Amino acid sequence: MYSGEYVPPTLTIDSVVFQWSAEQGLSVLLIQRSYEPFMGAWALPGGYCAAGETTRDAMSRVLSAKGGIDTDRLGLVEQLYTFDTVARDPRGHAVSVTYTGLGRDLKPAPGDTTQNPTFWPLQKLPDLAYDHADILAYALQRLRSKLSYTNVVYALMPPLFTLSQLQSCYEAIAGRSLDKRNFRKKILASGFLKETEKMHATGAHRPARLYEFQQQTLQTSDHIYS
Amino acid sequence: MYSGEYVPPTLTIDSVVFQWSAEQGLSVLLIQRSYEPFMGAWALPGGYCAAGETTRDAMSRVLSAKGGIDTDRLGLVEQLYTFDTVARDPRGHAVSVTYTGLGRDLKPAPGDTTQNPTFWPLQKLPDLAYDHADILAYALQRLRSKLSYTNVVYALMPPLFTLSQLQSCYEAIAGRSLDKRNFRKKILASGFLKETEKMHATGAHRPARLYEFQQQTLQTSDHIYS
DNA sequence: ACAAAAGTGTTAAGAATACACCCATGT
DNA sequence: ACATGGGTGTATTCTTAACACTTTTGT
Repeated sequence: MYSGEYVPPTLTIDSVVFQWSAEQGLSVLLIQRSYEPFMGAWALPGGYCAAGETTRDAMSRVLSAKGGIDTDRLGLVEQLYTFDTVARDPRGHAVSVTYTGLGRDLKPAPGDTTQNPTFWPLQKLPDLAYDHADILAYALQRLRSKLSYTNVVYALMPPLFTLSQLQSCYEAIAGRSLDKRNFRKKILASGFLKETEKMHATGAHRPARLYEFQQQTLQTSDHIYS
Repeated sequence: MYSGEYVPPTLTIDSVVFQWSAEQGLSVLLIQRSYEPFMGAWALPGGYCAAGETTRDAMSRVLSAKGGIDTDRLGLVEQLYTFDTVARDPRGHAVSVTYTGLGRDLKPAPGDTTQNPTFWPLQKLPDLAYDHADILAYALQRLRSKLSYTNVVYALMPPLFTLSQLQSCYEAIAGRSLDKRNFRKKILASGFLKETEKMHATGAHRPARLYEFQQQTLQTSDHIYS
């Protein structure tokens, strides 16, 4: 019935890339828009998805071009949700497929259109363009819930880490503090971790044992923390 | 950079509409395709989403036109996932936004293109066109997991029901049997239900008390069954 | 009286929570 | 020796799981 005169809506992608570090806690990649609409405002890196390109491929391309991040560096990329957003283009409504990406030690190269790609700590975010604050809130909520029954954090942690570092990553995402002894019991019982022989000596105190993840892919388990 | 020559991909929607009844258990709405590709094969009701129409609106329109179901009759409609599917149209790849719908006592009107909309019990499904078997499996998995921490079943149950009926709905979706006494304890403790004064007398045995849901909207809780 | 589904409690095992001190190191 | 973060165990409470008989009705 549509054949012939069918006109599809504009299709876009937006990406929510999180990173965690001991210094900054959880942060998210934003770019500063260099043209209208919302010129000058901060936004999630996003762009058009054209015919012949999967949304996943478009996400990689856009993230690299505008966000200065190579998706191969991300430990996990997952589709988040599809928003029938406010028009990105004044001519009509746009449909945006959103993705979440998780990584570590990411250093955004300057975007090809000089849009200042920068990781912003979640604590001190600027106002965001479009409905991007909603998208970000939704991404964070999903990340939180996955935290409690999967090994998602593998994508945020360095290859070797101490249990204290891991706990503070959990705390940053969960948004509350966890009991040290109970956390260790459960995380070790989950089977996600492998103890190594290496130790991490830093500062004037007992060195900490280093652990690694058994798998660098998403695994499900029973609840890890309460 | 795309302005001017930007050509968006084809955008489609597909819907997975579930219904539950004591006789059939859980069933899903399928239509029989009356033209190529996959002519004669069974498929989820789906169709194009055109510029200016939200995917949610397209879902309603298509479900009504091809599936013979009025979305107002559904107790819950939720976006499921967006698939970069196999081309629906030989000319290029298509992006399909999928929705899950839940209802009860649904009687599909004949589709406007005589596509036999029919509810099929999940036990005896035909082969499905495209990647629709994957979409259905994913929808079922999501429904299952929501079962355990939300009141989703409100959308599948009649306004008044016995605890035994509710339990068999849970069992149909969970795919296993549950202990009667433990089920009753937990479901009553969840606070989702309201006891009524009415009784349901049927057959040569003790009549059962009728219950109703407190809310006809999605609510979250702790785990309901184990 | 019997067949058929409704309804009802208790016990044991396991999971979650709360909580405080010693250990190894650098300065 | 002291300051700092690393590391460890137990008791209590709550949750889950397993399990069988009595009640009410229609025929």
